[in-house]
Amino acid sequence: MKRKLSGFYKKLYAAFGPQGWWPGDSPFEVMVGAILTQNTSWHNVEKAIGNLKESSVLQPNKLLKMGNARLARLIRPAGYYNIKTRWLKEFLRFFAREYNAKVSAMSSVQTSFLRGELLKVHGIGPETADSMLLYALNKPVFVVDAYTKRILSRHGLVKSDASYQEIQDLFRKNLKNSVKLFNEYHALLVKLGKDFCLKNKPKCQICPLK
DNA sequence: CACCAGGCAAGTA
DNA sequence: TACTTGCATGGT
Repeated sequence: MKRKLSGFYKKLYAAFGPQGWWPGDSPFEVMVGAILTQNTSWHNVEKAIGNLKESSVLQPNKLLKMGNARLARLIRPAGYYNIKTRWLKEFLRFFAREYNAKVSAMSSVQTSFLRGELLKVHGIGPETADSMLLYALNKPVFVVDAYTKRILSRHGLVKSDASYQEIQDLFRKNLKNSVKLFNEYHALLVKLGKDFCLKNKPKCQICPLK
């Protein structure tokens, strides 16, 4: 399994090169983006974040003080704008209450504990929490998403009903726990998923992993 | 027109 | 526990 997983990575990297995730000017922006991108194309999230920047409100205090109606209007392009407004505020309240809205304070907390705290926040599930940990705070945590499950399942590395934890453990146990590696690997799986491993096309003859 | 996107929570049985 | 549904815009 170790050879298999590192072999996949080498093939993906050779096929697609570095992906440059996560685009964003600051860790805070990455965390906001992690919530906005839930089941939503990144393209649409960029529009929403662009609106926040254009209005100069992409800061914890400003977003917290803003009325829900205005925030919802600004993030509208990201879809689910009403529920994401509430979830964003849930996270912002947590961030302000526990860490004084400081990334440095949040980042100094032990990773597994912080992950548990994030999962208690309404609107933050495993993928969003892990995306924040890896891409905003540079913690060596593997992000599992729908593409990861589909690709690993189709290549016979996990059962089709494997849980999030099961898949995450597979990467943790069989790869060097490296932020750089986890960062690039997840992004490459998404790239492969978009280009070759689509939902409706179970068979792929030109998959770079073959 | 149908389908999907860098998920999550709540409801039902 | 295991399934289903609501949330919503915008690109292909």
